[in-house]
Amino acid sequence: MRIGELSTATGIPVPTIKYYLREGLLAPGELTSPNQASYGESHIRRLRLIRALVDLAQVPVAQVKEIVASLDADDVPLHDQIGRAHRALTPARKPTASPEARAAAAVEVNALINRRGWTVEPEAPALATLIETVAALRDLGQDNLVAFLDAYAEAVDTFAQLEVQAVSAPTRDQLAESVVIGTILGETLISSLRLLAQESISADRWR
Amino acid sequence: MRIGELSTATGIPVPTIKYYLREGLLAPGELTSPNQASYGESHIRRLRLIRALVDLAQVPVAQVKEIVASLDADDVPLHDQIGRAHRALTPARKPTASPEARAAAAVEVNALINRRGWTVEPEAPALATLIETVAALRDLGQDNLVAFLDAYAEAVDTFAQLEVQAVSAPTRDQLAESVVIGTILGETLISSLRLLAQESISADRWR
DNA sequence: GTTTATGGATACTGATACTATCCGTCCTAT
DNA sequence: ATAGGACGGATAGTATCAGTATCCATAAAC
Repeated sequence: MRIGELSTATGIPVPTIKYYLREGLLAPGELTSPNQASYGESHIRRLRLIRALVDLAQVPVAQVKEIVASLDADDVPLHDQIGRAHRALTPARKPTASPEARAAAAVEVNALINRRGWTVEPEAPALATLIETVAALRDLGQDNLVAFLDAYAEAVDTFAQLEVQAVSAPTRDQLAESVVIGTILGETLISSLRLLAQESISADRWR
Repeated sequence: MRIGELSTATGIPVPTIKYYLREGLLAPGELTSPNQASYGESHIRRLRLIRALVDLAQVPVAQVKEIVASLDADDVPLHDQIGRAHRALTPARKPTASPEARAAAAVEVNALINRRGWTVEPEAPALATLIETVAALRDLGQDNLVAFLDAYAEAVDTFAQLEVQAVSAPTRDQLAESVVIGTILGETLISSLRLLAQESISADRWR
């Protein structure tokens, strides 16, 4: 398959595919001659994944690159592979909250993790985001929401359990891909479902 | 309070505050003379909100503008106000999935909404995103995740119920603000909690 | 054997989120 | 009263991101 066919097969313009190749999101095709390459089924799959991440989940291209790199690095334990994808997924955020609120939030979040019995390494980027968010909520005067942290954690555990159940791929490669897709598109799924549920409740309650 | 004090009070550079003023994210100060203005406590609050949305929740400035506009438009029913904020929150996404997958997903999603008994207007942007996501998951061969849609919806209902309980503001203005903050920062909260839960389960399972 | 497509490189574009500069005015300390 | 800085408002410049466009020499298709 040449690049033009790859383009019509996926609906992605040729210059964009070239761009993804340049950026290292997509592996180069197999060279059949010094300036001619051929692409396979795997390239179509990969492009579909890239588009879902970029267009649907709005993941920046640089992070998509990290994510696909983590998928291709299957010579490490699966947990490490997933951890790497997770790290690529959590963007660096500028600190927002006041230092005092952040310090208090850190204590609070760590207590929550202990209550839950979660195994979390202290450098997990999601941990920093969580602390920052709790601190920001306090700064914004939304303590009532923070009071439900435990309930949130409980519900979130439900998701994570579900997702582990949902993952049942025959090969290691497909397993890793499933986990990554589930993590990312799962979030889009949850967020749109939540918006829908909120609208419904809001309609019932305030209209 | 002059703009310099507003800047030191919030930690936001003066040029950035001027930029937010230009973009209409922040109401102009009260003019004390033709070229001198004074800002109040409400401006500090608003700037804190803007920074939480922009830096923490990574909402684009144009959407933050819509959101704060919806907060200030308190002359309509609360449900409409929330709906407007919701619309500002759901970015337009390029269609990703194949038309067939999308049509099938639409049927599936509508059935889910009926089973749940949700009140959802057909033009809700979150509905389009949900359909697109389900379709993309099918296209990516992740049917096993889609099979858990009902369980997801169930868990998400839990969130939405919690959030409605959590909202208990004395005034209508603060209520609307609470709902918006809860909707947006709640998502950051859920997403980082979910990542943490996943890492924990992944550590227990695959390490 | 001419037109079209391709791989690879480089340049350009439009959008976003600020920063920087300028100007005339105003307040403030001396 | 005046010098010096801050202010508001406007305009221009910058960095990053995600592509697009163009060019070239070669290869493929008709």
